[in-house]
Amino acid sequence: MEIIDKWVAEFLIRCQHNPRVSPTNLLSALRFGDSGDCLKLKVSSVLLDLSDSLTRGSVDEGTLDLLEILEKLLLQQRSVITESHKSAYCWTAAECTLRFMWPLDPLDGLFTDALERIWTKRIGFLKENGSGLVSDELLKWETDLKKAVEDPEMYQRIRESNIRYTAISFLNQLLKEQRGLLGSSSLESVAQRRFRKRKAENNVEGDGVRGNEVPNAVDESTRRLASDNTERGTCEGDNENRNNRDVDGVGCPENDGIDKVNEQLAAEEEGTMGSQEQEHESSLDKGDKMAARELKDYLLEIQRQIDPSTRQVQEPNNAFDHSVNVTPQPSKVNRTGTSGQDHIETPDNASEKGSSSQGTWSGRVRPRLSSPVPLNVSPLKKTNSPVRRPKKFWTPEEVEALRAGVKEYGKSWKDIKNANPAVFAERTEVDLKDKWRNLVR
DNA sequence: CTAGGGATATTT
DNA sequence: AAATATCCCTAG
Repeated sequence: MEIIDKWVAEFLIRCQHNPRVSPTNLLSALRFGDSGDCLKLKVSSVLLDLSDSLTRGSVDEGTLDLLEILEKLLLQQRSVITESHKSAYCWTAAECTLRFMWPLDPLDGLFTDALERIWTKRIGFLKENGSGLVSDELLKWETDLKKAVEDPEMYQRIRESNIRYTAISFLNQLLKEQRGLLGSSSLESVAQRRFRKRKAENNVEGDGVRGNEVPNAVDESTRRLASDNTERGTCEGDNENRNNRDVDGVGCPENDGIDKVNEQLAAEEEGTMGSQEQEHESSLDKGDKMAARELKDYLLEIQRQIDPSTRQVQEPNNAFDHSVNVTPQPSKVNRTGTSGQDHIETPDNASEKGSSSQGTWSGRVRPRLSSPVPLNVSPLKKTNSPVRRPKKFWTPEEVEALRAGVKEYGKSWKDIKNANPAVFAERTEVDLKDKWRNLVR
């Protein structure tokens, strides 16, 4: 469940320009922990806050707060503090002071108060904690501004300079950089993996043991999406704006370039192990987008369910999707009693149980919430699918991280994975355990 | 969730 | 055929 929470949160956060969602509120409401995923989410939300305040045109002490929070998060992530981050902080701080320099005389207005508040207290605090945001540039500004109290010439010069422009430039640069570092959303990553998996399945395509009738809703929707894209378009009404904007990719719209690069890198990394995927590389891009869009549609659907104001007249699709819910159907899943393999848990199964044990409901159609669509999206969880996950050899980086992890946490594979979610993104806890078993043999 | 046994694919 | 690496299943 928590995973779904994270995904939805990430989706909402990355789906920008949605005025109903305030990222920080969303995150605090969900009360996420401090694992890597969550850190990434928090960073995304801070970035969104930052860009929101930029679009509102406000560069103020709230911006300083955000930059400080961002630094903390990045440190927790063990990322480095970039120059643009430092510069953005420095020039924002200067801008915050500058706005109190409207009187001709430095001692007239609130200038000295601002100096005290921003430079002595706030930045003094940063210094005490050895913050990476305290740059030479910042110190230079501090001496200049403090000098300006007594030096009218200096005061005038600063007073007439256009600090705001520089601050905004650096802030924008920072945003761009950090969004690039965030890379593709986990939604996109999963979409990519799903696509590859499907590709692999199609290649094997003997259809093998595909006996289970459980319709994978997501697959279903892909096919629909692929075939009658146009029809779907008709029911999007006033959602159209948002959807159009989003079609470019799940991530941040302005960042296509960097995201592309990251995808490329990810793909290359994949390629060193996957080898046979190389030949599909060209079609992969298109397929990825398709899969990503498919997942996004699904989440938009969820959002519509949650928020009635965005709900559309969607009957054709709904009828298709949920017909199962209203008319109790005879369960056509005949368990082949071979082994303990039948944890197929269909909704049908549930209704069967209901009707047999509760005679009191006779004749009445019990109202039901739409049954949860099996969201079989995490490729690392057990899949029920006859297809084995493709073998992927361990990279030296992964092995190193595993060694370090065992040293730090012992054999708590889960902790090790959580401590390094980026490296172990494609490994389950069991994989870690298995690998360790190999290593010590 | 972890440990351990086993399946599968590849290499020796 | 044996050894090895990875992935999967399941008991506790």
